[in-house]
Amino acid sequence: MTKRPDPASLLSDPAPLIRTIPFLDSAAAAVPVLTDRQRHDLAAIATKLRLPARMKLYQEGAPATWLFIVAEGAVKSFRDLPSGKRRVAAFLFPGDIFGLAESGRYINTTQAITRVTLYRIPLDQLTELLRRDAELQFTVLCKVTHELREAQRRTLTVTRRDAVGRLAMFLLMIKADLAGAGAEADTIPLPMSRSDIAGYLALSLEAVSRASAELERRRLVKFESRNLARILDAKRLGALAAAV
Amino acid sequence: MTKRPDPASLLSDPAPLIRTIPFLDSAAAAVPVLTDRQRHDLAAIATKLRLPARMKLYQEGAPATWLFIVAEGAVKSFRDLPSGKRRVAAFLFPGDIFGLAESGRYINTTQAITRVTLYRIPLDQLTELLRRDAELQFTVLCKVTHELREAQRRTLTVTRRDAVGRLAMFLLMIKADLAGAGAEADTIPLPMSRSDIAGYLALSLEAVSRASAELERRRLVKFESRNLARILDAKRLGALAAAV
DNA sequence: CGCGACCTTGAGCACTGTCAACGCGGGTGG
DNA sequence: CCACCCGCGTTGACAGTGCTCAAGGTCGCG
Repeated sequence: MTKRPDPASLLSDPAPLIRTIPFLDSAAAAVPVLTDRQRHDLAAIATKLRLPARMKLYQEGAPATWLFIVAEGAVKSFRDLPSGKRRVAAFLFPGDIFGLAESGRYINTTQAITRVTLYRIPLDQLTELLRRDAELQFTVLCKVTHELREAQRRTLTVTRRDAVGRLAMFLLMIKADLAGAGAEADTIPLPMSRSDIAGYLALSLEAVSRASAELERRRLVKFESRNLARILDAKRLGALAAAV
Repeated sequence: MTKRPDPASLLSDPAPLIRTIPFLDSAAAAVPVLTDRQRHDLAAIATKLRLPARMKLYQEGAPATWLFIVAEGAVKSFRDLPSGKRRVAAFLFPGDIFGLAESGRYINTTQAITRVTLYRIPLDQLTELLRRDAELQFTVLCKVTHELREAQRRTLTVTRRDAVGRLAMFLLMIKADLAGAGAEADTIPLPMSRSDIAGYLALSLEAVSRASAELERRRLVKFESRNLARILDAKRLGALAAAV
């Protein structure tokens, strides 16, 4: 089930280990890229895992000992609220990092949506590595900063009042996340269930369903199946998403 | 208006330059603290600013050249949406960093709420410094990771359906943010306007007003003045906030 | 083929948004 | 010292939107 990955494979296309995104990102700043040496160092402490769909990776509140990086597949990160509702914090795709913790414990529960391949890195060893290699750490800093921007964008999505608009933004977000990951340009894979989407958008299951129907009625999107959407009118869909 | 701060003052209580928070935060990881050397390096490139209330610090979309750190006062970070609504991304208090950018441009507009004292650091010099000093960078990484956690918590606040609950969470959040910053234990300073709060909570101005009235009616909170709230029943207020 | 999980559709209700009018309070100028 | 004014906040009525509860439909897998 687990084995050491060889260094070279750690950052090979089409699933780079860390998608490099400029940090605070003055135009002048060069985009950080992992060197061979860094890939080697990471590979030395990482374990490659292949796990089946629906497997829980860790539970909210469990001691946080590892950081994970998605290589293939999709993962969801969520929390169950006292009210019984489930809030999905994020959907994670190849290149995404997860394992956010506080006071030594994981904040969310994470679960594989599809069959997944992951890199699992012990936090203590990673910490030590980052303290030694400022360049590598800078790459991670860029990554986390990017997550922060995403989180702000998500807040924007979720604070919209209309379900259709939220769903439109969600579809375009997933499309952007999966760009180049083996999907056609106007096609959006939706590995997660409607109820997961509802949890992410803070809508009821029914509202997501109705919003999907509405998008089809307006001929903006066609839902080919439960797990695949096709964009029919990218321009108007984009306009709807932008009309916050 | 601007002058070089002396190194020692950069990280003196009660307004530490960077509030140190454990990163991915395995219980074992030591809490990063700035060394004298690091304070000195930062002070060498930082400029101390004192600015009046209501001053805009930068506009959304402007080229991002500086990072800011709040030393005294309160700042708001917001965006105006096409619909005319204004979404407040964050309120920033002493110890908070701001200046989040993407593709070399600031994402939000920021404006002083009260009179403020800030440290302004050129991004290119900071970047260079971080690349040299892994320990310092680690502190920043912890800080950004903390912001990420906060962003997730905020999403939780904003996705609640009831205005009273959102306001309760907001009050406790501000209280936590300002803990130890010269406020009594059961007292919450609210330097921002109702309309700013509305923008943060994604509620209408009126809803915030009604929710405040409701909190008073239930005798959970007393609004001493427009800018000061007093907690009357911390236990029940906490229960309300937790009942997401 | 049949079961079960997931999804869709419908009716009534609760909540906030919107529009509009009123109240308060600090600052200004006569 | 007082009257005025304007920004900010409060309160009320009504409409819009999603949530809840309930029933029926569809797809995939054993």
